[in-house]
Order: sequence, then C-alpha cells, then structure tokens
Amino acid sequence: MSTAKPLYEQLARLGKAVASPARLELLDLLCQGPRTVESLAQEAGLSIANTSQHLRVLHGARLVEGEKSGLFVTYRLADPSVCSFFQTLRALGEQRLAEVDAILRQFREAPETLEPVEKDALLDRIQKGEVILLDVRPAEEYRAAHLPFAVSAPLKDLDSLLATLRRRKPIVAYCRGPYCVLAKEAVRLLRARGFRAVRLEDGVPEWRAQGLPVVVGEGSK
Amino acid sequence: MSTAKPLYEQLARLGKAVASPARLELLDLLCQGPRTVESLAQEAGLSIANTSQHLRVLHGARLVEGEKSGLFVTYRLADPSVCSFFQTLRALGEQRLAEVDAILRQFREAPETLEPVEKDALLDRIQKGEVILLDVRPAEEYRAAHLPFAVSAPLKDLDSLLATLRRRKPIVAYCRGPYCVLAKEAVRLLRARGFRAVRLEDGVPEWRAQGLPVVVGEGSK
DNA sequence: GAAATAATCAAGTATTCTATTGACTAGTCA
DNA sequence: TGACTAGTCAATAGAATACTTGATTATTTC
Repeated sequence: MSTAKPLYEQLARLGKAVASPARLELLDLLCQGPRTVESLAQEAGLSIANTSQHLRVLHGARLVEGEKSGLFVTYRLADPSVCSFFQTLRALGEQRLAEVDAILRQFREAPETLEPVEKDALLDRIQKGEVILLDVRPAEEYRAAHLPFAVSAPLKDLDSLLATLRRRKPIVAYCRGPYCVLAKEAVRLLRARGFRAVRLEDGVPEWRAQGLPVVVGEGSK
Repeated sequence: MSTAKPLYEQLARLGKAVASPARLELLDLLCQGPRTVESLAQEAGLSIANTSQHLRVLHGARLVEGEKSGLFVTYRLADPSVCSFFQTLRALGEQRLAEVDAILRQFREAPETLEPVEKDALLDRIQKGEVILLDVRPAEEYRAAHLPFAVSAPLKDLDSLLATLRRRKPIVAYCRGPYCVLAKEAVRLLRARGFRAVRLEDGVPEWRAQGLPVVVGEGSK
C-alpha cells in the first residue's frame, strides 16, 4: 500500500521549526527584513548562542538563510512565502485561539488605531501630502523596506524629529504590524506633544501581502 | 516596552500541534471528513491510546473537535480553515523542502496522472456524462463529501464494480489528494482490465480550496 | 445487573528539545 | 603579529514528548 509516511515526517520538520515561541519571534523579526544574529538576539531578548541555535533549526527547515560578510552573519527569510506562511499561522491563531484574540483586542480596541474603513481614504491623502506617514521602526528595518511616502522616524529618535513636523498636519504612524507596540507608543507620544496622530495597524508584511508596493532602500528622509 | 511574548507562546501551540508526523497524518485524514478514533487509528497505523492522545493534543490547539455519540467519539476539524492551513503547510513543504518535492515527483511523474491543462476540459466532459468520475476512497469519506457527479467506487470494491462499467467510456479516478496512492492503484487496476483511465490529482480538500462546490451525503450511486 | 466495547486516563521509560556555559573559528583592525 | 569581535560548536542538565501497558469510565446489549 506504499504509505506516504515519509511525507508527514518532512512536513513535521516545518512544524517543529514553528513549535517554539523564540523561533516564531525570530521569524517575525525576519519578516521585517534581514538582520544579523546579534541584532536578532538583542531584539528578541535571547542570548547570542541560543539565537544562533534557533536560527540553525530554522535553517534546517529551510525557512531562513544566512550569509557571512565580514564579521557578521546576516540572516534573511529563505523565500517570501515563509512570511506568508507566518501570517497564515497567525491568522489561524487569531481565528482558533481565544487567547490570541484577547491579546489582539488590546491593540485593536486602543482608540488611536485606525479603522479599516478610514484606511483607504487616509492613504489617499498621504499620497497627496495632506497627511504624514511615519515609519517608527528602527532605521535598519525602514531601509530593508517601507511603505510608499513613509518617512523614517524611529521611536527612539522621534522626540528630536518632532521639531521638524508641522503641528497641524495629521500624522499616521505604523510599525511592524498588528502585534507591534512601537506605533502605539509613538501615537501616545505624538498626542502628548499636541499632534493629531493615529496608528495604522498594517506593517510592511501585511501591506505586501495585500499586493501593494513597498519601497526598498533609503527612500524619502 | 510591553513585549508581545505571550503571543508567540500561543502561536507555538499551533506549531507544536503540527510538529509530529502522526498528528499531521491525522489532520490530513480529518480533512477528508469526520472519523471515529478507532477508524483514524487503523488508517494511520497507530494504537488506539496513542491516537487518542494525539487527538487530545490537536484538540488542545483548537484544531479538532470530538463529539461522543453512543460508544463512539467522532472527531472533525474544528473549522474549514484548519484544512486550508494544512494545505498551506504542505505547499510550503513542496516549495522549500527538496525531500517533499522528490516524494511528490513520484506521483506527478506517473504517466497516468492528468495534466492540469487537460483538467478543465475533462471535467467539462464529466458534467456532460461523456466521462465517468470515480471516487475510490472508502465509502465513509465519499459520504462526508465528494466531487459533483462522482460515483463512489472504493478501491476495495472496485473489482466487483467493474462489471457495471462500460468499457469504452473514459474514466477519471480521484482519491484524497496529490499525496494519496488510492487513485494510482485504481488506475493501474482499471488499465489492467482494459479500461481507459487517468488519475485526477485533486481531492475534495483541493477542490474545495479552489472554491468549487462539493456534494455532501449519498449522492449518485 | 453482567458482559462487552470505545475511548480516555495514568504511569513509566526512552527519546528529544531547550538554554546555558565555555571553548573554538574566522575575520578585522591596530 | 596580537588583540578583538561575531558567530558557531560541544557538552550538559533539566524539561517536555512519544509510545506502551494496564486500569478506568461511559455506554450499549443481553
């Protein structure tokens, strides 16, 4: 009857790769763009050795690839489909796990989040320059890819950037995606300083998944 | 900075659920329709207790649900999206793991497999009755859902059914999907008996995933 | 009520996975 | 050359998993 057992064993390799919270976080970070081991470790709060080993597991499942240049090894997703897969997993979690839904609700309920309804209209206004779109992720991730017309404004440097912003112009801030706190923080800060600011829930991966274009490199500054 | 760590922990529940070959096989079977523990155990070649425990893990990840009626507990996918997720995982495997691709090639290369190009035309002819569409899975799965116009012809009973078939009419056989051997066997048998038969790679889940309608219940016999 | 059956539970062992530690390799820069 | 750095490797202890076996819980049937 020649069973297809070996197939399930292979697919389980992928399952095992995404069976650890630490690896999921690393994958999520890599969805934002390539990064060095050290940078990943720091962002995820893991030791270097531990991070290296998790990356090695992900590599064993062919989900990421690393390339050494100089002292650093830069890891990146082996394929854009890996990012889609992560998003599918996340969507399944949202749908099936009440716990995920509860965590997400904390984000969505926040009053500063943009309603999907308003999204289209606002993005149109961004294009016309009537609204400012801020990318509040670290500059590294902005460089890897960002939304069209977005200005890089890392949360850390936001305070010093405020001086250059016109106080009347409405601001839309985004970060890594629906699970990320950076944009929430940014909106809080901006509002405290008297700006009109809202949060865009989408990050670059979500934007890309909708088939919309992203900009790679320095872009507008 | 209120990290989103708990989120990754939750998503890892899903990852762990699909980190075992046995559980993947059970999921795959459940994509064909609801089944009892005993029936799943037998099909997957696992002990009853082991199967029960794996199902319990899947239930813990909210991927399946069990319902007791009489002596039997019938398990089913908790949601159709679980089946889509399994297919996404499988697609990622096909794309990223050379080993999966190698296994699949054995199926696709088989000369009796229908080319995707011919598929549309042939299905049109099935609808017109010019071609016979055979569902060679166990009757239980046919009952759970089958393709329109398909006739139930479990591989085990195929031999006795041949008498009722007209030898000139071309036959298309399908089973659980691209990984399943049933239709391959059926085509081999049919050809040995002098019939013109080809294999349709799609199963009910693939058909459904393409947004096409399926028939639930007895259907044509 | 007693026997039979489907499934689950509980316990035990072998295996695998995780995170840490310290050693090691390779590349850089003075 | 020698000091320094990023990352990997190797070994380890502890935690989690897998599968088996035998007992237990419901439910049906006689």
